[in-house]
Amino acid sequence: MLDERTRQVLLAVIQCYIGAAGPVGSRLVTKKYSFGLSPATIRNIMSDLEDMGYLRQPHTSAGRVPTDSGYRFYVDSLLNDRQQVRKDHLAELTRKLETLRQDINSFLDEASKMLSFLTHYIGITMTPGAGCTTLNRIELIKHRGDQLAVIMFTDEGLIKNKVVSIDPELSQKNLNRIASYINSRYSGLTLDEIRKRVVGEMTRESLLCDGLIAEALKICRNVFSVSPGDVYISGLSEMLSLPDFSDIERIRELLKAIEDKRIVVTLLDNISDAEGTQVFIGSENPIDEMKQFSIVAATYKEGTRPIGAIGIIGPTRMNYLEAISIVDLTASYITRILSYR
Amino acid sequence: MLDERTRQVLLAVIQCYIGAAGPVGSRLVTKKYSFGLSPATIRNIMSDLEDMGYLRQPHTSAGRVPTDSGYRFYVDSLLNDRQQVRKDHLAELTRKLETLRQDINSFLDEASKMLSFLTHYIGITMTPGAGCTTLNRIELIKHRGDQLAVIMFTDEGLIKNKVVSIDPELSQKNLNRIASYINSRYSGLTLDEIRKRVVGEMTRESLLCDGLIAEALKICRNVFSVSPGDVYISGLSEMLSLPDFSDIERIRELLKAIEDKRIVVTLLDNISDAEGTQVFIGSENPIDEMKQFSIVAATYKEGTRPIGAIGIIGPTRMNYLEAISIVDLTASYITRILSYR
DNA sequence: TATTAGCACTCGATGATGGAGAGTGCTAAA
DNA sequence: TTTAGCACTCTCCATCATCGAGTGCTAATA
Repeated sequence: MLDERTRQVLLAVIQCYIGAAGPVGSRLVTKKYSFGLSPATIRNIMSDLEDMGYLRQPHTSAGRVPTDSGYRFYVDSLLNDRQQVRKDHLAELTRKLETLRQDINSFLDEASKMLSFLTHYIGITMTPGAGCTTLNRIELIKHRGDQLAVIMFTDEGLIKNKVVSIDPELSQKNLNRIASYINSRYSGLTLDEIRKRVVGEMTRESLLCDGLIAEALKICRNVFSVSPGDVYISGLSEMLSLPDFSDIERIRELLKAIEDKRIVVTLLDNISDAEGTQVFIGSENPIDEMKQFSIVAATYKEGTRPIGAIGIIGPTRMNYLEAISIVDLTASYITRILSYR
Repeated sequence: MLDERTRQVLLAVIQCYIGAAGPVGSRLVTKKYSFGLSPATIRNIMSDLEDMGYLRQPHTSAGRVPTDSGYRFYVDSLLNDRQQVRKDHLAELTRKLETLRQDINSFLDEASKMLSFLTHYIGITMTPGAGCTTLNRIELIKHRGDQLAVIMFTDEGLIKNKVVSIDPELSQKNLNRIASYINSRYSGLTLDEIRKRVVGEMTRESLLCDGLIAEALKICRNVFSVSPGDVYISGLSEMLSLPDFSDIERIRELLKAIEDKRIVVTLLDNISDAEGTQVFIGSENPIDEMKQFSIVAATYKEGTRPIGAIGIIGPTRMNYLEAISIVDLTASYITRILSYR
């Protein structure tokens, strides 16, 4: 549908814009790329591209700026040439990541810092959500008074703890019974599934009036309540150095959204099902507050099952090629790390 | 040293400025406060105050603006009238906080959000640092393969876990022995003390060549390594709505400092020893990147011993009266909550 | 027919100009 | 000692002209 030459011009304009942050004019294109065409011809082509909705003019007689669909076209052609993506940065990235062999939380924390460091955008990483985390087993340890420490081991190697209040009369022996009851019943299920089951069983089992089972369910209800999973965000200050954020209002909007980690979680949960790297450009973005930004995100996997997500948030004028490579590599690196353990 | 009338004028100017964010002129002062003096007289007094370094003029024939010493004077006189502080907000604050009865981490998370919500500045809370956290006991649970989960219970009611790699041959029985060895030896000490001891004993005990003790020390070295404590920061977007931050550069500086949680930790560690609420105004600030801002911070206690710190970061043009009240109340509320458990 | 050179036109950015207004400092009178 | 009066200073804002980058259109060209 798009003439090859026209296509090349579009890509050139977008690349110029990504590089220079200002509207790009016909002359600049002829200078930086040798199409063997005069500015006038380029102008005509650019005018066509504007009609097609890939470019727009901030005002008459400024250069052109890509629209969201323009970026989309650009990104799609990048994704078609997968070999372009991936090959740079490989060395630097793995060198950095190799040094990090810690528990998954600090690892993801570091990973988000690295994402932002390499891209200069905001780096986000997330631990596996309740939908992807399968319970291996729990241990119950009495803390003091009415406080019970619940230690949760998951198949993904996460360890979480939670404190719940219980009847202080419960002995450690009974707690052990409760633990093995819970383990036998729920081990192997995702935390989400467990939560749903518990809710269901609460009503039924309470009729049985078995004290311990009732107690067990009460504990479960607390422990497996909806919990968002940890999110690591870095690079806010990096972002601010970009010329794209001269006015404060946009940043404020974004910060407001990011500070509410639940928003970030839903954002990344959205993509957790999908394979591979996904790109949301400006208005394509599922979250209203981020319709001025672009997101590049990917999932990391346990074996072949996607369990968590990472990504970056940047301006729509983003270096997509680099961003996609870096996110992609980081995600597969995390996958690899997880498989070692 | 300062004439009472002069003092009153200074306080009036500062209050005006805090309210209106613009340089305040002599006429405005006579209008808002009834000193029974004409603008001309006020002008003379303000000129004196400028000579004394409490006020300054952004340029000839603008109004006056408080200097850091001016704010300092203001804050000191606030702190002398303690009854002024504290009495407002009490109702709202406790109502909000009463609803929060969770583990200390989520509690502190919420507390930081509330600090920023109430003050419109950046709210910061911190879990007790390694110097203030005393070990109650640890439990060692084999996870899988060479991974050991170390669950740490502290006297303050914190529960932390950490994963360390161990010799996969170690049986749970031996792990239990190691745990009780560690508990008997280190329980009641702060994590910092333990870390230091372990380092010392590493060299000596290794000569003894008791396999289990060596193993125990190895685990301890990992578990009690310097770890910063968790920091909760909120209200970045709140801050951006203030008129004080029209230029982006200051914010970027601040964000950069805040993103490095270690900086925040050292900041709050500084004040952890001191009693009561502390105020750092602009250049008084220990951290370079924050010399444009003011900090109001207080410690919360376990019994009478300060164990952690909370605070807010705002512009030097801060509503100190309100800020001090809120920080003060929140800190003592946290202290109270801790004593319940 | 497609491309190009030439040209008039548009519009933002930049900088100079000139009140208006707020606030000061100084002087002289109360 | 305080105050009224006044000249002065400096920022802010709107206006205006200029400059330049870039366009769209038309006519010439390959």
